[in-house]
Amino acid sequence: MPRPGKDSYGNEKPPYSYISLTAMAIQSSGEKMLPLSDIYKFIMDRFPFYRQNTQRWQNSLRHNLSFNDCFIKIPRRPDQPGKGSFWALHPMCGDMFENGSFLRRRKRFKSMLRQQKSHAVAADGIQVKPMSHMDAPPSALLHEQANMRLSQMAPGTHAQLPPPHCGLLGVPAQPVTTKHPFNIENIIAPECKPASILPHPGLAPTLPGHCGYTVCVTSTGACTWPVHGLCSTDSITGLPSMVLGPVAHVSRDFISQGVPLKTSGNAPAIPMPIKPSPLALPPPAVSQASGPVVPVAVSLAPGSLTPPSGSSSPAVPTTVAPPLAIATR
DNA sequence: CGGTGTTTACCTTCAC
DNA sequence: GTGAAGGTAAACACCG
Repeated sequence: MPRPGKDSYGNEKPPYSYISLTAMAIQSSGEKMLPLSDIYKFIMDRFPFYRQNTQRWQNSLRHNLSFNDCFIKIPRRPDQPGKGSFWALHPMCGDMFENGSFLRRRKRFKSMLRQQKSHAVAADGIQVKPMSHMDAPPSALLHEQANMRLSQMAPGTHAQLPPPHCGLLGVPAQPVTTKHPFNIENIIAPECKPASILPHPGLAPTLPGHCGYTVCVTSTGACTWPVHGLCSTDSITGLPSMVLGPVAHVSRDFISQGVPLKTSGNAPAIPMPIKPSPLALPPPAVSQASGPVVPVAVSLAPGSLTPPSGSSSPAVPTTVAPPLAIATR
């Protein structure tokens, strides 16, 4: 099975799809995200074939980035001016390739939003879709990642975030474990990766003292991170809103306004909204009309990561964070 | 103005 | 045969 990253194709076209090539490029970066120009560069560096007809394949690649939900767009940090956004892999796309191979995906990755849209909900109710790994709610996966981060930060402890109490259409969130080289753990776990959600309209901004800032993946895929964890029902669509759990390592480094408390050499770009969105911004007050909300967000004060050992209780205090709603395209 | 991002359309290949 | 996945072209909008 050919492995990615081997420059062994000379001028022949490598057997990888643009999605695979892009995923390789993103995966190869320390921050697990790259601007478009760097993705181009990576591909041209590794595969001489792509040093020609650049306009053709770059157009295709851009098409793939926009078209495929497995890629998410992350706005540049204010202090990183430049053209275009960063591109990262969607948290749920880790199990996308058969046996970890980049050659062909097992199936096209679709965000749950798009799935919800495409699987039009019948007038009389809810379509219950069997959930595979790829279908598992992002909250479950991010919860898993958050716990991984917690255990990395507090080795030897049993740091655990409270489980996300939400799942798609009432299906409980379940932990996801994948072993493929190109899986979510390998690719994204060290970082916080958001999913497609939008701030819920009409809700309060991040609570004072809350650990993170809010992930906001717009309808075009732009996002901020890290995430808060909530689950509610979208007041407009009536669909379940997936809101994600925070990732601990970021929460220690950033304050609620999304400003880094400290920076390290490999700190990820801080995603900020490309432009203020009426949805993204602080809003009047917490709405009670948006359905049940199950808070799984975590407030992490620096140094507060010492969980009671052997306890199943949350390692960190939970707070109610503003509910967010999944964006639909 | 050029790079980036989105969308649509059409085609081919492949798996079921 | 059918549908999904992937590739290509093209038009258009946005933005630095």
